[in-house]
Amino acid sequence: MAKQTRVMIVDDQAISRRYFELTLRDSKRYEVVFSIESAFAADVYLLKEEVDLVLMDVLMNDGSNGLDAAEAIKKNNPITKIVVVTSMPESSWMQRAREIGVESFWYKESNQMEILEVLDRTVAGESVYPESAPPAQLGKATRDSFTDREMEVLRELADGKSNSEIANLLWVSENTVKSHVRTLLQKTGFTNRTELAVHARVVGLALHPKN
Amino acid sequence: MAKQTRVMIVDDQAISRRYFELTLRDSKRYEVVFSIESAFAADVYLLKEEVDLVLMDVLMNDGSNGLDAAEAIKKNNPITKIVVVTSMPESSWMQRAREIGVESFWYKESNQMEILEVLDRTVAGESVYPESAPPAQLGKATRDSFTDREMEVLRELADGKSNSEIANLLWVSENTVKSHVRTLLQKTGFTNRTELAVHARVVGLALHPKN
DNA sequence: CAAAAAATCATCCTTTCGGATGATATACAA
DNA sequence: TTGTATATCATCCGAAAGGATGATTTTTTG
Repeated sequence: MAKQTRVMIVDDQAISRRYFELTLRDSKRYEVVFSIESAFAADVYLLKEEVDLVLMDVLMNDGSNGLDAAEAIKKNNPITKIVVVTSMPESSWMQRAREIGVESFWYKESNQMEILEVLDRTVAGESVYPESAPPAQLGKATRDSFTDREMEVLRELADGKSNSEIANLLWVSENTVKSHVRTLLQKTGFTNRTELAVHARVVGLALHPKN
Repeated sequence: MAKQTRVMIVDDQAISRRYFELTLRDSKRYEVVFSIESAFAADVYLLKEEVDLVLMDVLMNDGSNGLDAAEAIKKNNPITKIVVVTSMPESSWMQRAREIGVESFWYKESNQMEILEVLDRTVAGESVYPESAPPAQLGKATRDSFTDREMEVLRELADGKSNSEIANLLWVSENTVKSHVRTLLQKTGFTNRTELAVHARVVGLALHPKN
């Protein structure tokens, strides 16, 4: 028999963990070496045992976040493949997963066959994302429409900061911030910063990359 | 044997539904008459069969919402008891559940014994909520700190509306709106409306009652 | 390298927001 | 009945935000 793929499962819901464990075990192709309920120390486990693939939920109710954990893992173990699953597929999460280098992103509710197919294809070197990943949209604009600096300004603005506060944070003049804010308003089509802030949060464009 | 309690389960996750079904069946005290994956038509099912208790998840990924469904159910079937469960206990949801008249609110991750205890106590006429339901807080203030009118203004403000827009919507002068906004800022301790809007959304105080 | 895009800053001007203060009318409770 | 809270509106003022326009300097990219 071919070598089994060694898997770590990270999910705060015991039911889901059991479901995944059974699904993988049944297939004979996978061996579950860890099954943990928080993403906080996820990357530490990887030091103890060799893990080929991590199956990870996005939202843990202890506040830990599968995408943050994935980022940490990718930093030290770029070879380890990661499959992120979620019950609430938000385009912004997929986007962030892509940026981090997460191999695959799929729906948690999928049946056993579908889950296994995603894992198999990932092990085979594919990257599996839902085709119809709608781009996170903000008013008339897409995330891609914004420059890095504009995103930085947007994130602070979406915390309710004033122009002068943002200027201090980013070490630029208030005029520069106003300039960026104006561009953001133009690109999105909104008419005031509050609208911008609220919508940025709704579509998940307000998340600070470091968190 | 005493009459079994007839239960309807509403949860979009097949895994959870199976888990609940097994848990209830094992106890012998409950009979699952419906087990459905969306809250959209939940109240319709109640017409077909007699249901004593509804066990309902809050967030469905088809966009339906357990609390909205609970409200609809309570309107036509006030005798039917409702237990809402969620993986992400947000104080604002508990608050809304209380307002709607949902009997009990508990964590979805609970083990079988705990779930059954909540159901048993609910059937016995108790109302079970997590003791430590922290009140939705906005800055320095609690929801109770706001008057009805202030909440109306807050909800519009949290959509990104300007003072004049809110004035038109609520049929008052802009001066009046400014007055309310000033009070809101004072009560919360925030310094600008964007902060207010963002935090109102985070703690779920921005939800329009009709939805 | 040359062109294009991004980031920086400025000035001028108008609108909106937010703070201070006070007035009036109404409803509710002690 | 007499406060107390709420809702309404006003005026005055300074601060912040937003629109228009243009300039300079990096950075990126073909």
